[in-house]
Amino acid sequence: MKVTINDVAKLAGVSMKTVSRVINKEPSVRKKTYDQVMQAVKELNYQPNIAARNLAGTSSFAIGLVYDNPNAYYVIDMQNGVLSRCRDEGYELVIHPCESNSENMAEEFVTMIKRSRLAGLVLTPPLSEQQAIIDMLDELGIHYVRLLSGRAQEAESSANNCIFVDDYAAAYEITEHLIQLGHNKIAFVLGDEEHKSTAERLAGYRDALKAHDIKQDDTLLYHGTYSFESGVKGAKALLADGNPNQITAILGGNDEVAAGALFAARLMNIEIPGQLSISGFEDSPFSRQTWPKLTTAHQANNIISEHAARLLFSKTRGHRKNDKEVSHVFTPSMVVRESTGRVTQ
Amino acid sequence: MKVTINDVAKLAGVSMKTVSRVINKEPSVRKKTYDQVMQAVKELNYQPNIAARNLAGTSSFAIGLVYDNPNAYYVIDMQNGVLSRCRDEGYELVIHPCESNSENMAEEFVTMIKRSRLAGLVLTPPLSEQQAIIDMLDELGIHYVRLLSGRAQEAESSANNCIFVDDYAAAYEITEHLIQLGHNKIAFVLGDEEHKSTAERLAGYRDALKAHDIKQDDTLLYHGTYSFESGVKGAKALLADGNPNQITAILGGNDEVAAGALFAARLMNIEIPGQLSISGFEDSPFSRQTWPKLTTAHQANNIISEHAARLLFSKTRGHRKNDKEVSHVFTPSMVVRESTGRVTQ
DNA sequence: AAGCAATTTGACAGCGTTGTCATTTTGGCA
DNA sequence: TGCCAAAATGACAACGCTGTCAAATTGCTT
Repeated sequence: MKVTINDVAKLAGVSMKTVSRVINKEPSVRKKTYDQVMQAVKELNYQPNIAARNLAGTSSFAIGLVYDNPNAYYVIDMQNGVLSRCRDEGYELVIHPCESNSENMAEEFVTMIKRSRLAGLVLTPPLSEQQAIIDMLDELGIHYVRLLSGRAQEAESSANNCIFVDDYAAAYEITEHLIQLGHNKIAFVLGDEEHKSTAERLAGYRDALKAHDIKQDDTLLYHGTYSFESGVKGAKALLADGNPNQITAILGGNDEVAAGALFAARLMNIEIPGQLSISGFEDSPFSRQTWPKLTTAHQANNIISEHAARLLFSKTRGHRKNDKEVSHVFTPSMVVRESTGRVTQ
Repeated sequence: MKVTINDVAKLAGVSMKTVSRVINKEPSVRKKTYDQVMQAVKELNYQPNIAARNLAGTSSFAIGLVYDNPNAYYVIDMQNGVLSRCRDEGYELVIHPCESNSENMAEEFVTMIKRSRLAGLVLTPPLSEQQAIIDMLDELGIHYVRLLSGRAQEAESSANNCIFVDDYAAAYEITEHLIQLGHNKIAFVLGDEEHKSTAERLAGYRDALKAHDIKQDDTLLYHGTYSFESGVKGAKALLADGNPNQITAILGGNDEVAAGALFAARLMNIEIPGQLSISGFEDSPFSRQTWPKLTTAHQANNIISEHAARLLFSKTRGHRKNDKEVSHVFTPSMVVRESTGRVTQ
């Protein structure tokens, strides 16, 4: 019933240590030996015991995914991306949702790391942006990869453990798309202030306006959060009193915000996109389930997170030279659907 | 830096084994000794090493959550419920998304269990309903708890490792709600045929109609899946050609389906709830983000899954007699929002 | 105060793997 | 052929905890 490394060793006629070498893809095992061992592994359907490996080895066979994000679609995508890499590598994934502003977060964090002796961590925003956390991890000597909002040039000068999503470029593109449709009163319902993505997206928006000589008007900015409710509130606020600013388009901080704006527009009997264009950000399944479907910027979270895991593993394990360079910047690309249209007057 | 059980033992002036007893809440430790040990644990901020516990102990300190469900909200709720229990108990959670109809699912399944030596499993539908899986687990001697769709009376006669959600009752209630609003041409866009919840919800719907002497009409049934797209298709099919059946209400198999139906209605310029009532099922955040907001049946997935974990632990560990009875049936309760209204003609 | 069962504690050997370091084998070269 | 460095393999002791079983302590009872 229970097959140990010892059984395999006996069957293959080698020592346990050699089997261990094969399992761990260590170099300096003769091809012939390797084959013998693999043969035995298959024959016995041997599965290495993770607990024993964790205990005996220097680093454990588990990585953690840390997030503080209410967006279920985002989280699931992240999980699945990391998970698929973990399966390939024979690692376990320990998920760690948390609240970044809670008192004992840091403590819980350390508890988890100590308990599981994690080989590394994938940090998602906004936690990946908190210097205090980064410092703590450095101090503890924990490997980690950060998912961050940032631009291509930033990526080059950055430490080698970051994955960037170029929100700036994406926001620029979306804004330009709206401008090309004839909009010049474009409002923006921003996400959480403390998220770097909020600043990046705002910067992209601003620069696009500037590039097209459209005057900036901060009364068109609504400072909200990355939530549906915030989208509703923001749109209501912006369009209140008969839309004094003559807004013709609203950029949502993300798809949920955009959906919220859509909801508000409906309440106010505003036609989308006839009277008002709305765009999202992220391309979560969400954006295909609103009416009308959202124009948005596609961000492949599952692929991004898979890359993050890949990068983490490349630092963690035997530093195999073949997968040397891992790409570090992802730029969301625009998806035009039905929520944006040419401006009419 | 690294605190072991041995350090604690020394500080507390007892043996390692005694510390172990305290950590594991085993009985027969004198109060005084217990306090001493706990004191030392705190002082050193000792965290038991999971890998070592797993390796040395009979059962491991990790449970698995298995799901095959495209609904992100559902999955996240499940995870969080189970996770909160795991944290309390000092267990790890291994998440295992899978595809129940894939070839090598069973194999992957076993691999995972062997690798991690899981203490137990929480199975969600539709996997929890597959006899082949149950048999396999029984054979392997794995503890598990099943989340199932079923009625109160069923729960009593069932094995002691199931948590039931009374979809029948919920569907009955929703249907009755619609009937009381004057509807008698109530269509139903059903979920996946192989999910037991689909049959249960249909039965509830049927019995409610019967109880109110409304004739059953199977042309009002659309056999779909639990997806948004299915809701769109279903509603389109049901209402095609000028709504020959004079449908005044549509029951969605779940919230996504209902949202899809809503979407289709909008495409067809049908007013909700003026010309058509639509109801959902599950009360995912989703149902508050459609327009209009969905009437639905609230199903507290995070609480349900927490109970499942609780039940699993009660079978796994020291069978503490104090948390003897765990409730086994959850009945979703209706939440009336804006997508259902009185019938008008 | 002695005797005894019940309770509490401890010593020690594993759990299944990997790290260390010693030993054997290999293949190239004189 | 013999020698030697390099490559491949193996023996054995950890890793940090728990299970087993034996020893010590407790608190009754007589």
